[in-house]
Amino acid sequence: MTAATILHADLDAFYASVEQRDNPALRGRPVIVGGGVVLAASYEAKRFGVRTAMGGGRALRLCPHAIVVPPRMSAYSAASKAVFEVFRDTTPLVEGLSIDEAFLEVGGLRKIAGPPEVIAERLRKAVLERVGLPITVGVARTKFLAKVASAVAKPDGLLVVPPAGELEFLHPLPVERLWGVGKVTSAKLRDRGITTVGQVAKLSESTLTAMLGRASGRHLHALAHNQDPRPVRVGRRRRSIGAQRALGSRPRPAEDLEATLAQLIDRVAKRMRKAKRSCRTVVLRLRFADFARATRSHTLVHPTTDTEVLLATARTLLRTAMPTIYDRGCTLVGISLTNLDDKDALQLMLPFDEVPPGALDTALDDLRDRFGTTAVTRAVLLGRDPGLSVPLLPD
DNA sequence: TCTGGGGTCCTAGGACCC
DNA sequence: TCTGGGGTCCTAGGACCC
Repeated sequence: MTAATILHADLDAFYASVEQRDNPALRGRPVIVGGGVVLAASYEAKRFGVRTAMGGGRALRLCPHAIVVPPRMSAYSAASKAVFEVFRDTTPLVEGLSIDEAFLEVGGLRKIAGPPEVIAERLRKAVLERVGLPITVGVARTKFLAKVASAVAKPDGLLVVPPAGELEFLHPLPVERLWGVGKVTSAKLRDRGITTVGQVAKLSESTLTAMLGRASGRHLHALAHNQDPRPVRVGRRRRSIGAQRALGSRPRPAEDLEATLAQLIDRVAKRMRKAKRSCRTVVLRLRFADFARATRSHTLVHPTTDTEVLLATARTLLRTAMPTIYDRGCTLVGISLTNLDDKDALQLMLPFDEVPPGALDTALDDLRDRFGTTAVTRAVLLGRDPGLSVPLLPD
């Protein structure tokens, strides 16, 4: 049997810990980061039942003496960077999962750095000394078990699941510990009297897929049988970039929505260009007063990085969705850019409603001047109507 | 109890092509 | 004139995660 060589490292109550680190007056006291909604709660606050994503009002009723602080995203992202440096000093095989957790493969380091449990303990110490934050590490043979182990060991802990003790560890756990089991799936399982991972393991794959759909069924069947062959992967690329804004419950005039949309597009377009990516699909997300959601998307013929093109596309999507908004009152607007790729799409905007004769040739000449004749391999005319495009050069 | 902001992946139907 | 099977892409919605 192979050894347990995957670490799952997970910072404890990340945002709240950063606040306690930076302000000694908060140490040892219940801290809530966020306002309307709890973004993070210190363990002192969690003891009173405060949870992430809980409404602020309810959180304060549970824990009236909690100290509420506004989020400082730049401090958290700096802390995250520092912690990931410690990760990469430990092993080159780091797969980040979010701002505060990662998988580390340490199997090849035994001779130079010792066995995984020793590396894990050293990692915890290094994060505390170099960044000043508590971190929990789970060690196991698979990603899934390592993640479960760190969840069980929280806070400020270390737990190794030895290969010989995997099923003993796994099967008594509640089904909610399985990756991919949320509210809906757990309710479906509990309706049938299934509350532990061990009980899931007794069901056939066909029973599970009939209950939960093909992918979920297979996934859960595999996890419950302790099958998780996924390796730690380095350098996974983001598949979408997005931003959203809640607007409150008051109905908004259309101009407000358009203005918010323009700000969102500007933000995501800048982030996309900074990441040296382009996109082909724009997704508009809306939420309504009754918390129902809707999405509208449009895929362009060619990738773009141009704010104007993205904004024109988003505006068209918004106008298409308008009747729905007026009927129901829109409380959130969001934009996602997907279908990301790396190609540089360079666009020249011609600010004419009707393109005058000769303007296109001039624009093409301009592109050739700036980038050299051979650099211009494709040119298209994009209309204001998203999706309308006419090739000017043969592809 | 009243719900933020950032993501990932899956499903299902329809259009279109061979 | 009526017709199969397989594949890809797009759109919309939904579950889930931190």
